[in-house]
Amino acid sequence: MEPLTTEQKIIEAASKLFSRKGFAATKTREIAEEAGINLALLNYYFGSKENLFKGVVKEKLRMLLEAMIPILSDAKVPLDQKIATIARNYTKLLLENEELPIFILNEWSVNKELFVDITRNARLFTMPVIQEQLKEKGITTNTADFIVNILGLVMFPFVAKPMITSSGLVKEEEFADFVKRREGNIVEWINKINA
Amino acid sequence: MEPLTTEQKIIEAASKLFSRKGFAATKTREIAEEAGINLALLNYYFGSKENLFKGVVKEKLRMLLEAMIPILSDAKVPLDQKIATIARNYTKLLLENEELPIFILNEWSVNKELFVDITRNARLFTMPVIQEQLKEKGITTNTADFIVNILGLVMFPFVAKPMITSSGLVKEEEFADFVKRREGNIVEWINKINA
DNA sequence: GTCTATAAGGGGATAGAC
DNA sequence: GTCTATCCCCTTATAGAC
Repeated sequence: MEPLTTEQKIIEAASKLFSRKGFAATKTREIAEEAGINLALLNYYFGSKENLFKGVVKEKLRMLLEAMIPILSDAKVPLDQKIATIARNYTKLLLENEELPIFILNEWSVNKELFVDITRNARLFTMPVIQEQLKEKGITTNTADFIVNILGLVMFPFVAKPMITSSGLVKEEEFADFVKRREGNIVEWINKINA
Repeated sequence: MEPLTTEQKIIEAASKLFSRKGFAATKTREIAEEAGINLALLNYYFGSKENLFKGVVKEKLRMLLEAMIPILSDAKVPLDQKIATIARNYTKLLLENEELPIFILNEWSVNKELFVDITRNARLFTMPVIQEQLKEKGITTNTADFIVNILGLVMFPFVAKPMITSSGLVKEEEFADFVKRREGNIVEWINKINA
């Protein structure tokens, strides 16, 4: 258990605050305070607020995509197992990082230029693999719907959490159980949709 | 076709900019310029940036909820028709206001206090009605899942649009057709899930 | 590498003339 | 109701001592 370096302390503080409040609402002074370091050090290590933000976004986006891309694009993994694994990965990841999807999707929506940079040269989804696997099983659902349905069923509860809880649909303290129960149902739901 | 009043011009400009960029990233000077009015008038009419923002959020939230609450809570409307109507309402509304759900859900996540105010005294969903209707039809899916599934299947494509299009999953110019095709499938999908 | 001090400008808000 | 001019705080960023 090494103590964190100054650079790591800044990254962690920035990651936490940017995720919660977005770029514009987060002040460099807050990041410095949260990290327990001096404001000048932030610029010493990262040059600018924007540069630090890009680093955070890149890392968060990586987390979000790694729970999905390698699995979807592996032709050796059968469809059922893909669905189950993605549901499991995301439920775990998002329970530990509840703001992750709304943060990334919102920043992507607000600041598209930033993501052009980051996702350039990176084909995010490997559609051909899924397309082939759907065809093999005689499923007529198109590929985009197949993927969007899985992601929607798994991620949407986290994206809409404030609405879901404050409406009384699911109580805040039952939310974790709610999404874990859903995780167990996703494969079945998706298979029924595709039947 | 009356010309817009100054107040309306400010509201429209604010609505557009807040929706696209969020509260913190939107400058009052930009709003004034977009509205073609003087900065001082913004404060003359609305008192403060925050107050103007609250007005915009209230209106956007109303749009989002009105496409759902009255239909869900009407015991005379059968389940199938509820699903179809909500799918139709949202697909139309969100095609005309693509940033609406990500804007509201993000601001709700970032600024919960604001929404406590707005949603106080407003039970958003009337779960008992749905619960009863599900029971009548012998469906065992729980109420929260039923509602979250519908909203996820309908709204998620809009929330995740930047990711979906920039990944090549759906081309930008085909996005409208993509969600319209989904609209036609939602009732069937939800019924299969609940079977 | 880390600090203090401060520059430089952006931002919301208002006073007061018209 | 609408404008110009301005206040004043807050923010990012940097210079320079240690």
